[in-house]
Amino acid sequence: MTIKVEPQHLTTILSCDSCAVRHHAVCGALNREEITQLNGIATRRKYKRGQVIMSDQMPVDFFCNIVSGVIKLNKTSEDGRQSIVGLLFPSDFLGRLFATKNEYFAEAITDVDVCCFPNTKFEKLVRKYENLEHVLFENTLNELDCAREWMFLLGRRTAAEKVAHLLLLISKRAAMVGCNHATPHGGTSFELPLSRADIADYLGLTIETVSRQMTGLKKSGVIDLTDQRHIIVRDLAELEAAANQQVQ
Amino acid sequence: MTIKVEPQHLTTILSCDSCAVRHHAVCGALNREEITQLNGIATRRKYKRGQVIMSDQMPVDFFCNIVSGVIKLNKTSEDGRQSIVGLLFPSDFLGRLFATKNEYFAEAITDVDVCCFPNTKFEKLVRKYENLEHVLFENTLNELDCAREWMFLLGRRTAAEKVAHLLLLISKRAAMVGCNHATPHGGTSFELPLSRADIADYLGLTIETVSRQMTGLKKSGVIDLTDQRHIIVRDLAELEAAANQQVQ
DNA sequence: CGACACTTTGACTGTAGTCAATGTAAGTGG
DNA sequence: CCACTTACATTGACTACAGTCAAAGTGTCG
Repeated sequence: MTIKVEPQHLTTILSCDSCAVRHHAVCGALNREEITQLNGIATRRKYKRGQVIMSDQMPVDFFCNIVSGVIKLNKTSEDGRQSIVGLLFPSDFLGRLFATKNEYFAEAITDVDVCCFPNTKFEKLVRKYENLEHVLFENTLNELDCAREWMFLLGRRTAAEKVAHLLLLISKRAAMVGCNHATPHGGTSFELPLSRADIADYLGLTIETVSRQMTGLKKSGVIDLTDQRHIIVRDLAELEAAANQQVQ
Repeated sequence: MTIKVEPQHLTTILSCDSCAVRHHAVCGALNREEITQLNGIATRRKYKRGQVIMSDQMPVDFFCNIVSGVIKLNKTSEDGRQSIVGLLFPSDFLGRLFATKNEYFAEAITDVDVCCFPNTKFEKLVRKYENLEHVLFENTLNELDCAREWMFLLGRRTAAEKVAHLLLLISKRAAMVGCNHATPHGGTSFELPLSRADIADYLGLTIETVSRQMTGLKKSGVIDLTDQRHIIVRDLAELEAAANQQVQ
C-alpha cells in the first residue's frame, strides 16, 4: 500500500494567492504549476510618483504586473514632442517580450507597486509553458484593439470628446480596481491619476485645451471638480453622450 | 536491412514553396511539418478593388495572408466618421485570433490576392503547434509597436509631417515587395495604392488638406506627381526631413 | 511666509476644416 | 468620335477649433 503524496507545489501557499490583482492579471489564467513557477521568480518592487520604471535609453531586464498605481507609456521624439501611447492600471502587464530594444519609457504616474519577473527567466517560462504564452498573446491582442480604438480617437474626435472619453476610460478602470464610489442616479466619483499635462499628452492636445474642456464639462453640469484631481460624474450616461459628440 | 522512407510531408512539394511572400509572411518562420499542415487548409482567394473582405457586421470565418495588393482596416463610428487603423501589405496577416467579434472592416484598396485559412481549423493548428502561435504573437507585438508609432503621429505631428510619413511608409513597403523603382541620387518612385480619401482617413485629416500637402511637397521639389497616383521621390533624405518637420 | 509646481483664464493666432467651384481622367452610349 | 456621366482631385475663400503666449489663480511644502 502506497501513500499518495501531493507534489509540493500543489500544497504550498503562495504569495500570489493573496495578490490584490490575481483575478484580473495574466496570472489569473494560469494553472497551479505555472503560478508556482512564476511565484518563484517574482519580486515585489515599489516606485514613487514620477520615477522612470523602464527607459528607451537603457536595456530593461524585467517585466512586471502592476499591483497598484498607474503607469504611463511614453514616446518622445527628437524635438521633444511627447505622446502617451498607453496607460497601465493595476493588473496590466508592462514590458515588451522578445524585444531587442525598448521603444518607450514607462513612468510611474502615481506611487506604484509592481510584481517583477526577470527578463530571461520569464521568457524561459514563456517558452516552457505554452499556456503562459497564450495568455500573454491574448493580452497583447487586447492591447492592440485598445491602441486602434485610441487611433480613431486621436484622428477623428474633437477635444471635448477626447476628454470625455478619457474620463470614461479612467472611471471604468477605477471601478475595476475598486478605487471609485458609485453615487445615486448612475453617477460615480474617482481620483484622476493624471496631471493636465499627462492628459494632454495622451489625447494629443495642449494643457490649456484640456483645462478648458474640463471647465466646459463642469459648466454644463456633466462633472464636478472638488479639487483639480477629484472628479464627480453626475450621470455616466451624460458623460457617455459628451464622449460621442451628442452635445445636448 | 530496412529502407528508410521519409514521411510524406518531408518530400512533397507544396504550393507554399513557390508563394511570392513565403519569406516575409508568418509562414516563413515555420518548419516543414507546420507548413505542410497549413498548406493543407489554405485556399487562395481574390478580391477586386473596393470589395469588403471582412466586416464588423457579419461573423468572419477565416484568417489570411496577403499575397499581393493592399488592404485597409477601417473603423467607423455611428455618426459616420471613418478612420483607417491599419494598412496591410503583401506578407501581412489579416484577422483577429480568439475574437468573439470583429471590430473593424477590411476592404481591398487595390485588387488583392490572399491565402485563406478557415477559422476553426487554423485556431486548432495554432493550439497544436506552439511555434505557429509564437510567430503570430511576435507578429502581433510588431503590429502593436506600429500602432503606437501611429498614435504619436496622429496626436503630435502636423499635416505636412503626416503626409510625408505616409509616403515614406509606403515607399518602404513597396520596396519590400519590389513594386518600386530606385532612381539615382537616393530617390525612388512608386504607385500610391491609396486614394486621397484613404490617406485622409489614415492620417486623421481631410481630403483637401491631404491634397494641399501633396502639392506643397511637389512645389518644394521633394516629390513629383506624374499622375495622381504615381509618386516620384527625388531624394528620400529630403522626404525624411519633411517627415520630421525640418522644413528647410 | 515665500517658492514652486500645476492649473485656469484671457486675448490672439494659425493650422486645418468647411463649403463651394473648378479641374482631370476614365468609362458609357449615341 | 464626341457629348455626357461619374468619380476623384485640386484650388480658393472663409471659418473655427485648438494652439500659443502671457498673466493670474490655486495648492503644497519647506
